[in-house]
Amino acid sequence: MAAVDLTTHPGHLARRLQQAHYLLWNTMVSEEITSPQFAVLNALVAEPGLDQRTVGERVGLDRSTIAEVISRLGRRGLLDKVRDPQDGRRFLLRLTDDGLRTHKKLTVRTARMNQVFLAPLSAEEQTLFFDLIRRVADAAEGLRNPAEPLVTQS
Amino acid sequence: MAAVDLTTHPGHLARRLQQAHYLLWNTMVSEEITSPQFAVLNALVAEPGLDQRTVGERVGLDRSTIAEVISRLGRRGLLDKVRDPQDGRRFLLRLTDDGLRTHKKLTVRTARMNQVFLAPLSAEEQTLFFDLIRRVADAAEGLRNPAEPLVTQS
DNA sequence: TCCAATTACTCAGGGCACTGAGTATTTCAG
DNA sequence: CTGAAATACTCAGTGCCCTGAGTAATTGGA
Repeated sequence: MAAVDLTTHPGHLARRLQQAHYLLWNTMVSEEITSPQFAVLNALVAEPGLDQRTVGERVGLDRSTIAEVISRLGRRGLLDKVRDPQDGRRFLLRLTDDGLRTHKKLTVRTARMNQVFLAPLSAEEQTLFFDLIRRVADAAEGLRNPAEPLVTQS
Repeated sequence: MAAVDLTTHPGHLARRLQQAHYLLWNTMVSEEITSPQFAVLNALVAEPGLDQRTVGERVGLDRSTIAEVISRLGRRGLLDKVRDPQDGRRFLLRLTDDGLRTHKKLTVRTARMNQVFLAPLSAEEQTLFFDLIRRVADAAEGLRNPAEPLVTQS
């Protein structure tokens, strides 16, 4: 009987939080466009003409996942993908008019959903919520990329 | 230029938090057993002989996902699955000796990982972290299951 | 100049997560 | 006692997420 209490395990809580979010997104925002897909649209609204890898970096998706997400958005006609004439390895990404319209529509709904999602917390608690999660996530990410040792001594 | 700041979107943060956790789990706990798989082992340590659906309920996994996870654990020989003689629809689940040993080993490593993961936060902040996430997740879950209206008036 | 490293992307493979539809078993109302 | 509803599980389909290995293009140093 050495069972552990999962409610004190951050990983378990993170998973449950994401599931809860997934559920709410599906009912309040869109059944077609997912949250990661919206993140990609958003990145391309901010910086049109980015390449695939950089978009992935902006929204936190690895090379394989971003390829899949972009392929889906392309199939739906929300973005265009053209070879960079300057660098034949890259694809430059740009939203279509439909993509822009979709982003605009979902931006409104997403804001509403975030309000509902965070409703159990007061304004100060919401700030804290963001801050705590961001600090934990950033720190763990930093463990992977050991902040490049600028100059190797000697 | 109506791009949005994703760092104030709880869904985006939740995803990043989970990715960070996934990374740390892989390096500090196990490359074989995943966090959801550990959750299932843990549930069966606490309550041996549970059926599949109930285990899913305990750890927060839907019927399809829990079936896959259990099938993997079965293939690895960490649990046994037998028809309930009392109810031919159910499978009763029980850890093997190997399953118990694995759970014990991972429990230690998981505790270490949680410490590292939460190291950026003070003790009070950690408590707050759990509390805030749990409240948000619980509330969103409650929206799905509308808390069964005990007695339908008239 | 040329070839070895780097870089952008693809592909295969494993795992998590959900929905909708289908099968078998049990339960329960008439 | 029987047939409709509920329940446990399976299966197919979609999408996210990661790693390791492979291909094509570019870059940079000898």
